[in-house]
Amino acid sequence: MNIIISNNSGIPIFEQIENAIKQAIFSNELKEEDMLPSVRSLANDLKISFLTVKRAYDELEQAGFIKTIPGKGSYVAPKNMDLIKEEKLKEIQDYIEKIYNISKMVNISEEEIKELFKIIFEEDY
Amino acid sequence: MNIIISNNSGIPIFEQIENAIKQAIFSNELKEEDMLPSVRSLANDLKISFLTVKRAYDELEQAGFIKTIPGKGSYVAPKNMDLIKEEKLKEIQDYIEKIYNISKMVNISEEEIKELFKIIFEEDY
DNA sequence: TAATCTGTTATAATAATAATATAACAGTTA
DNA sequence: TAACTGTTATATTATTATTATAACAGATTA
Repeated sequence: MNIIISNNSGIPIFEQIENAIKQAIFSNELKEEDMLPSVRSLANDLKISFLTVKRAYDELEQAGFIKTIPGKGSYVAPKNMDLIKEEKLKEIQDYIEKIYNISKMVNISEEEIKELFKIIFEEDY
Repeated sequence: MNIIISNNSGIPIFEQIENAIKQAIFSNELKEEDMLPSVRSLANDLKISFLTVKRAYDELEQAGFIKTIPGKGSYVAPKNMDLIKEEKLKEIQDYIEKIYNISKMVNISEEEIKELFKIIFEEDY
Protein backbone atom coordinates (compact mmCIF):
# COMPACT_ATOMS: atom_id res chain seq x y z
CA MET A 1 0.00 0.00 0.00
CA ASN A 2 1.19 3.44 -0.86
CA ILE A 3 0.59 6.12 1.72
CA ILE A 4 2.06 9.52 1.30
CA ILE A 5 1.52 12.08 4.01
CA SER A 6 2.14 15.78 3.93
CA ASN A 7 2.92 17.98 6.88
CA ASN A 8 1.75 21.24 5.45
CA SER A 9 -1.46 20.26 3.71
CA GLY A 10 -3.63 21.47 6.56
CA ILE A 11 -5.18 18.01 6.68
CA PRO A 12 -4.31 16.18 9.90
CA ILE A 13 -2.02 13.20 9.43
CA PHE A 14 -4.49 10.77 10.99
CA GLU A 15 -7.03 11.89 8.43
CA GLN A 16 -4.63 11.52 5.55
CA ILE A 17 -4.04 7.95 6.64
CA GLU A 18 -7.75 7.28 6.85
CA ASN A 19 -8.29 8.63 3.37
CA ALA A 20 -5.43 6.65 1.87
CA ILE A 21 -6.73 3.41 3.33
CA LYS A 22 -10.29 4.06 2.31
CA GLN A 23 -9.04 4.82 -1.16
CA ALA A 24 -7.10 1.54 -1.24
CA ILE A 25 -10.20 -0.35 -0.15
CA PHE A 26 -12.42 1.33 -2.71
CA SER A 27 -10.00 0.63 -5.52
CA ASN A 28 -9.72 -2.97 -4.39
CA GLU A 29 -6.00 -2.61 -3.83
CA LEU A 30 -6.86 -3.81 -0.35
CA LYS A 31 -9.25 -6.74 -0.40
CA GLU A 32 -11.46 -8.27 2.26
CA GLU A 33 -9.56 -9.77 5.14
CA ASP A 34 -6.26 -8.33 3.95
CA MET A 35 -4.05 -7.42 6.86
CA LEU A 36 -3.14 -3.82 7.29
CA PRO A 37 0.35 -2.78 8.36
CA SER A 38 0.65 -2.85 12.14
CA VAL A 39 0.28 0.48 13.86
CA ARG A 40 3.94 0.41 14.78
CA SER A 41 5.32 -0.61 11.41
CA LEU A 42 3.25 1.97 9.55
CA ALA A 43 4.29 4.57 12.08
CA ASN A 44 7.90 3.65 11.46
CA ASP A 45 7.52 3.83 7.70
CA LEU A 46 5.87 7.23 7.90
CA LYS A 47 8.20 8.38 10.65
CA ILE A 48 5.33 9.38 12.90
CA SER A 49 3.99 8.22 16.24
CA PHE A 50 2.12 4.93 16.42
CA LEU A 51 -0.57 6.80 18.31
CA THR A 52 -1.36 8.80 15.22
CA VAL A 53 -1.73 5.63 13.19
CA LYS A 54 -3.83 4.13 15.94
CA ARG A 55 -6.16 7.07 15.82
CA ALA A 56 -6.66 6.58 12.10
CA TYR A 57 -7.30 2.87 12.56
CA ASP A 58 -9.70 3.49 15.42
CA GLU A 59 -11.76 5.81 13.29
CA LEU A 60 -11.69 3.46 10.33
CA GLU A 61 -12.96 0.71 12.60
CA GLN A 62 -15.62 3.00 14.01
CA ALA A 63 -16.76 3.61 10.47
CA GLY A 64 -16.82 -0.09 9.71
CA PHE A 65 -14.00 -0.27 7.19
CA ILE A 66 -11.60 -2.41 9.16
CA LYS A 67 -11.59 -4.81 12.08
CA THR A 68 -8.89 -4.86 14.73
CA ILE A 69 -8.08 -7.86 16.87
CA PRO A 70 -5.87 -7.07 19.86
CA GLY A 71 -2.67 -9.05 19.68
CA LYS A 72 -3.22 -9.98 16.03
CA GLY A 73 -3.64 -6.94 13.88
CA SER A 74 -6.05 -4.96 11.74
CA TYR A 75 -7.88 -6.36 8.76
CA VAL A 76 -10.03 -5.02 5.99
CA ALA A 77 -13.60 -5.69 7.06
CA PRO A 78 -15.72 -8.00 5.00
CA LYS A 79 -16.74 -5.70 2.26
CA ASN A 80 -19.99 -4.11 2.93
CA MET A 81 -20.95 -2.81 -0.46
CA ASP A 82 -23.83 -0.92 1.06
CA LEU A 83 -21.50 0.89 3.43
CA ILE A 84 -19.15 1.84 0.65
CA LYS A 85 -21.90 2.98 -1.60
CA GLU A 86 -23.42 4.93 1.24
CA GLU A 87 -20.13 6.70 1.84
CA LYS A 88 -19.68 7.49 -1.82
CA LEU A 89 -23.21 8.71 -2.17
CA LYS A 90 -22.55 11.01 0.74
CA GLU A 91 -19.46 12.34 -0.99
CA ILE A 92 -21.45 12.94 -4.13
CA GLN A 93 -24.14 14.64 -2.12
CA ASP A 94 -21.53 16.96 -0.62
CA TYR A 95 -20.28 17.88 -4.06
CA ILE A 96 -23.77 18.55 -5.29
CA GLU A 97 -24.36 20.75 -2.29
CA LYS A 98 -21.23 22.68 -3.13
CA ILE A 99 -22.42 23.05 -6.68
CA TYR A 100 -25.77 24.20 -5.40
CA ASN A 101 -24.19 26.81 -3.16
CA ILE A 102 -22.03 28.11 -5.95
CA SER A 103 -24.95 28.30 -8.31
CA LYS A 104 -26.87 30.33 -5.75
CA MET A 105 -23.98 32.69 -5.12
CA VAL A 106 -23.23 33.51 -8.71
CA ASN A 107 -26.65 32.99 -10.20
CA ILE A 108 -25.86 30.10 -12.45
CA SER A 109 -28.97 28.39 -13.75
CA GLU A 110 -29.83 24.76 -13.25
CA GLU A 111 -29.82 24.49 -17.01
CA GLU A 112 -26.18 25.51 -17.30
CA ILE A 113 -25.27 22.90 -14.73
CA LYS A 114 -27.24 20.19 -16.49
CA GLU A 115 -25.36 21.12 -19.63
CA LEU A 116 -21.99 20.61 -17.92
CA PHE A 117 -23.24 17.41 -16.39
CA LYS A 118 -24.23 16.09 -19.79
CA ILE A 119 -20.94 17.01 -21.38
CA ILE A 120 -18.87 15.25 -18.75
CA PHE A 121 -21.01 12.15 -18.46
CA GLU A 122 -21.43 11.65 -22.17
CA GLU A 123 -17.78 12.01 -23.03
CA ASP A 124 -17.75 8.40 -22.14
CA TYR A 125 -18.28 6.19 -25.16
CA MET B 1 -25.91 41.76 6.47
CA ASN B 2 -26.74 38.54 8.26
CA ILE B 3 -23.82 36.65 9.72
CA ILE B 4 -24.39 33.68 11.94
CA ILE B 5 -21.41 32.01 13.51
CA SER B 6 -21.20 28.66 15.20
CA ASN B 7 -18.73 27.66 17.86
CA ASN B 8 -18.85 23.94 17.34
CA SER B 9 -18.91 23.64 13.57
CA GLY B 10 -15.20 22.92 13.33
CA ILE B 11 -14.87 25.85 10.97
CA PRO B 12 -12.87 28.70 12.49
CA ILE B 13 -14.86 31.82 13.21
CA PHE B 14 -12.68 34.01 11.02
CA GLU B 15 -13.40 31.64 8.15
CA GLN B 16 -17.12 31.65 8.79
CA ILE B 17 -17.04 35.42 8.56
CA GLU B 18 -15.09 35.28 5.32
CA ASN B 19 -17.59 32.87 3.81
CA ALA B 20 -20.56 34.88 4.90
CA ILE B 21 -19.18 38.05 3.36
CA LYS B 22 -18.15 36.35 0.14
CA GLN B 23 -21.63 34.90 -0.02
CA ALA B 24 -23.14 38.35 0.46
CA ILE B 25 -20.94 39.76 -2.27
CA PHE B 26 -21.73 37.01 -4.73
CA SER B 27 -25.42 37.22 -4.06
CA ASN B 28 -25.24 40.97 -4.56
CA GLU B 29 -26.56 41.60 -1.10
CA LEU B 30 -23.35 43.58 -0.77
CA LYS B 31 -22.67 45.73 -3.80
CA GLU B 32 -19.52 47.37 -5.07
CA GLU B 33 -18.24 50.10 -2.78
CA ASP B 34 -20.68 49.17 -0.03
CA MET B 35 -19.18 49.72 3.37
CA LEU B 36 -18.74 46.72 5.58
CA PRO B 37 -19.42 46.87 9.31
CA SER B 38 -16.37 48.13 11.18
CA VAL B 39 -14.21 45.46 12.76
CA ARG B 40 -15.27 46.61 16.18
CA SER B 41 -19.00 46.86 15.52
CA LEU B 42 -19.17 43.45 13.87
CA ALA B 43 -17.12 42.01 16.71
CA ASN B 44 -19.59 43.49 19.15
CA ASP B 45 -22.57 42.10 17.28
CA LEU B 46 -21.06 38.63 17.15
CA LYS B 47 -19.69 38.91 20.66
CA ILE B 48 -16.20 38.02 19.59
CA SER B 49 -12.86 39.81 19.53
CA PHE B 50 -12.30 42.49 16.92
CA LEU B 51 -9.03 40.75 16.13
CA THR B 52 -10.96 37.80 14.79
CA VAL B 53 -12.98 40.05 12.52
CA LYS B 54 -9.83 41.80 11.45
CA ARG B 55 -8.29 38.52 10.45
CA ALA B 56 -11.28 37.74 8.26
CA TYR B 57 -11.14 41.18 6.66
CA ASP B 58 -7.40 40.93 6.10
CA GLU B 59 -7.81 37.68 4.23
CA LEU B 60 -10.75 38.98 2.24
CA GLU B 61 -8.61 41.92 1.19
CA GLN B 62 -5.73 39.63 0.32
CA ALA B 63 -8.11 37.69 -1.93
CA GLY B 64 -9.30 40.89 -3.59
CA PHE B 65 -12.87 40.92 -2.33
CA ILE B 66 -12.70 44.06 -0.23
CA LYS B 67 -10.58 47.16 0.23
CA THR B 68 -9.68 48.62 3.58
CA ILE B 69 -8.74 52.23 4.19
CA PRO B 70 -7.18 52.90 7.60
CA GLY B 71 -9.24 55.38 9.54
CA LYS B 72 -12.20 55.04 7.18
CA GLY B 73 -13.36 51.48 6.92
CA SER B 74 -13.66 48.46 4.65
CA TYR B 75 -15.48 48.47 1.34
CA VAL B 76 -16.54 45.88 -1.20
CA ALA B 77 -14.01 45.96 -4.02
CA PRO B 78 -15.08 46.70 -7.57
CA LYS B 79 -15.68 43.30 -9.06
CA ASN B 80 -15.70 41.63 -12.37
CA MET B 81 -18.82 39.50 -12.44
CA ASP B 82 -17.95 37.72 -15.66
CA LEU B 83 -14.59 36.74 -14.31
CA ILE B 84 -16.15 35.47 -11.12
CA LYS B 85 -18.79 33.49 -12.96
CA GLU B 86 -16.19 31.97 -15.23
CA GLU B 87 -14.23 30.84 -12.22
CA LYS B 88 -17.24 29.43 -10.49
CA LEU B 89 -18.27 27.50 -13.58
CA LYS B 90 -14.82 25.97 -13.63
CA GLU B 91 -15.22 24.98 -9.99
CA ILE B 92 -18.54 23.36 -10.76
CA GLN B 93 -17.02 21.50 -13.65
CA ASP B 94 -14.33 20.14 -11.35
CA TYR B 95 -16.95 18.91 -8.91
CA ILE B 96 -18.93 17.19 -11.63
CA GLU B 97 -15.79 15.45 -12.77
CA LYS B 98 -15.20 14.23 -9.24
CA ILE B 99 -18.75 12.96 -9.10
CA TYR B 100 -18.24 11.24 -12.41
CA ASN B 101 -15.10 9.48 -11.18
CA ILE B 102 -16.77 8.32 -8.00
CA SER B 103 -19.79 7.05 -9.87
CA LYS B 104 -17.56 4.94 -12.08
CA MET B 105 -15.56 3.61 -9.18
CA VAL B 106 -18.52 2.41 -7.15
CA ASN B 107 -20.96 1.85 -9.94
CA ILE B 108 -23.52 4.44 -9.07
CA SER B 109 -25.98 5.07 -11.84
CA GLU B 110 -26.57 8.40 -13.52
CA GLU B 111 -30.15 8.06 -12.38
CA GLU B 112 -29.21 7.97 -8.71
CA ILE B 113 -27.10 11.07 -9.15
CA LYS B 114 -29.89 12.88 -10.92
CA GLU B 115 -32.10 11.94 -8.02
CA LEU B 116 -29.70 13.57 -5.55
CA PHE B 117 -29.48 16.65 -7.73
CA LYS B 118 -33.21 16.92 -7.72
CA ILE B 119 -33.45 16.59 -3.98
CA ILE B 120 -30.85 19.20 -3.23
CA PHE B 121 -31.91 21.70 -5.85
CA GLU B 122 -35.58 21.43 -5.09
CA GLU B 123 -35.28 21.86 -1.36
CA ASP B 124 -35.30 25.43 -2.38
CA TYR B 125 -38.72 26.92 -2.83
C1' DT C 1 8.91 -21.81 26.77
C1' DA C 2 11.01 -17.47 25.42
C1' DA C 3 11.31 -13.96 22.18
C1' DT C 4 8.89 -11.09 19.39
C1' DC C 5 5.40 -9.82 17.18
C1' DT C 6 0.54 -7.68 17.66
C1' DG C 7 -2.89 -3.98 19.92
C1' DT C 8 -4.12 -1.12 24.41
C1' DT C 9 -3.85 2.20 27.89
C1' DA C 10 -2.25 6.05 30.66
C1' DT C 11 0.43 10.03 31.35
C1' DA C 12 2.86 14.02 30.18
C1' DA C 13 4.76 17.10 27.08
C1' DT C 14 5.16 19.84 22.78
C1' DA C 15 3.61 22.54 18.76
C1' DA C 16 0.41 24.93 16.11
C1' DT C 17 -3.73 27.41 15.62
C1' DA C 18 -7.70 30.05 16.99
C1' DA C 19 -9.35 33.33 19.79
C1' DT C 20 -9.09 36.51 23.43
C1' DA C 21 -8.14 40.89 26.41
C1' DT C 22 -5.86 45.06 26.67
C1' DA C 23 -3.53 49.13 25.58
C1' DA C 24 -1.71 52.51 22.77
C1' DC C 25 -1.31 54.82 18.35
C1' DA C 26 -2.96 57.14 14.00
C1' DG C 27 -6.17 58.64 10.34
C1' DT C 28 -11.22 60.41 9.33
C1' DT C 29 -15.29 62.71 10.15
C1' DA C 30 -19.05 65.28 12.19
C1' DT D 1 -12.71 68.16 20.07
C1' DA D 2 -15.21 63.79 20.38
C1' DA D 3 -16.17 59.69 18.42
C1' DC D 4 -15.58 57.05 15.09
C1' DT D 5 -12.37 54.28 11.84
C1' DG D 6 -8.14 50.74 11.25
C1' DT D 7 -3.29 49.15 13.13
C1' DT D 8 0.02 47.20 16.03
C1' DA D 9 2.13 44.85 19.93
C1' DT D 10 2.02 41.90 23.84
C1' DA D 11 0.41 38.31 26.64
C1' DT D 12 -2.77 34.76 27.65
C1' DT D 13 -6.06 30.98 27.14
C1' DA D 14 -8.16 26.94 24.87
C1' DT D 15 -8.20 23.40 21.63
C1' DT D 16 -6.33 20.07 18.66
C1' DA D 17 -2.79 17.29 16.64
C1' DT D 18 1.11 14.95 17.58
C1' DT D 19 4.64 13.05 20.12
C1' DA D 20 7.55 10.27 23.66
C1' DT D 21 7.49 6.87 26.97
C1' DA D 22 6.31 3.12 29.73
C1' DA D 23 3.77 -0.70 31.02
C1' DC D 24 0.42 -4.26 30.10
C1' DA D 25 -1.83 -8.25 27.53
C1' DG D 26 -2.91 -11.38 23.62
C1' DA D 27 -0.92 -14.06 19.47
C1' DT D 28 2.71 -16.17 16.95
C1' DT D 29 6.77 -18.57 16.13
C1' DA D 30 11.44 -20.40 16.56
